[in-house]
Amino acid sequence: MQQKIRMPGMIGEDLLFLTDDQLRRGIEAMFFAYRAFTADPDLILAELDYGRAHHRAVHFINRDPGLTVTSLLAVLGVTKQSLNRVLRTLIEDELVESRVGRRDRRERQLYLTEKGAILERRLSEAQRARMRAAYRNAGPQAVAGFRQVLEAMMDPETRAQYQALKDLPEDRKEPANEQPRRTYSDRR
Amino acid sequence: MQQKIRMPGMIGEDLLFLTDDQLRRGIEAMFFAYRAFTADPDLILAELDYGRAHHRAVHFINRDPGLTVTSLLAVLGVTKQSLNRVLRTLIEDELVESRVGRRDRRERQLYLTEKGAILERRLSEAQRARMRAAYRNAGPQAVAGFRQVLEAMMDPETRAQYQALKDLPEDRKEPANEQPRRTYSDRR
DNA sequence: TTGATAGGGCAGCCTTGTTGACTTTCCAAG
DNA sequence: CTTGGAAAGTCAACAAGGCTGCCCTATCAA
Repeated sequence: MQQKIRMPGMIGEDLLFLTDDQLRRGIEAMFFAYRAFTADPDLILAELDYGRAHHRAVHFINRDPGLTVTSLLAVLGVTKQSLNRVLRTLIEDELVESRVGRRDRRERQLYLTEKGAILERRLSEAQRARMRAAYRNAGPQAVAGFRQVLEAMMDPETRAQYQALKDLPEDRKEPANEQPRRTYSDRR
Repeated sequence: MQQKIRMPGMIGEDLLFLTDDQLRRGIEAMFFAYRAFTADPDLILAELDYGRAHHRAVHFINRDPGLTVTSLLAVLGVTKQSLNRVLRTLIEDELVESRVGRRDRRERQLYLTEKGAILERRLSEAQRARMRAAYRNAGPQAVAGFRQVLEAMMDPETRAQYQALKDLPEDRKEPANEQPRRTYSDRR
């Protein structure tokens, strides 16, 4: 069950980083850091009467424009109703546009409007600024370790999602598993 | 404002880890990892009709038995009213005991009961198991980097708190800033 | 034509956060 | 011994954002 262990010079001598106390420190670090991590966007969101849920939606729509409601649901891990409430306000406020799917007209493809993109940049720049400072402070090696531990902490399915999303941004490709493009001889 | 930068062989050549894309990856890693991080305790809590707020309270009371409501408030970063609601149910359910402060009888010092300690162990063991697996998987060097980045991400005051809490557990010392113990000739 | 799927709407519930106003307890200083 | 103020707690009201359950429409695929 445990994945292959590949630790340089560690034949049982140096397992001190696995003590309960070290783990507790890591747990508390996660708690405090996550609070800081969300603090800056939260300030901006509050003044606009949005919440974290809006931020998350906007983030992932920006990262993968044209994704469907169902995909977004899967990424966020919430219920349709929960997401819908958020999405409705974003669409009403003209931050997000919902277009009928090309491939399947039942689907809705989500895009940021220019207004939405502006908010997204404002939010993500605030968040990135903190992350950038932390990265710079800790250095590239630490950053690699940081990412490694976070990935190892994810559920396998989430990790797969996370890794798959890695290289999307360039040209918004069709999902790999797409049907061979039927000649949709649709009426209407 | 930026702390002294000490990065080995980096004279502007290798700043690629600071690109917006790398930062975005880090941001998403935080989001997904935090969700996993809370998932295991959440399952246990749900079956007992508690929430994350209860977990956090129990965690910090366990880590620093006898701390006052005000200190706990400061650590958790929520309002008195919010914490109170949670604390009340924990006390009613006899997981937490609230004793009148020795130093200042207005204060309430918080302790886990045996029942509370059992729940705490159950929750934290679930959380530690995941953390342990991630740590083991990533190795000690990565863990060091992980902690470094998380610390760098915290607000300075939070970081100070976090670091101060480091070595408490052993002998539950009086707060360093305590008054020189007046002979409290109290009636009653 | 029909069953399954994508999306959305509505109702209602819960937890956990918030403010604001108020009381009680009780220490410490005048 | 009185009193100001800190610590703790209470009540009321509200909001965000989770959840479930149920129902409806549009659309696709067989």
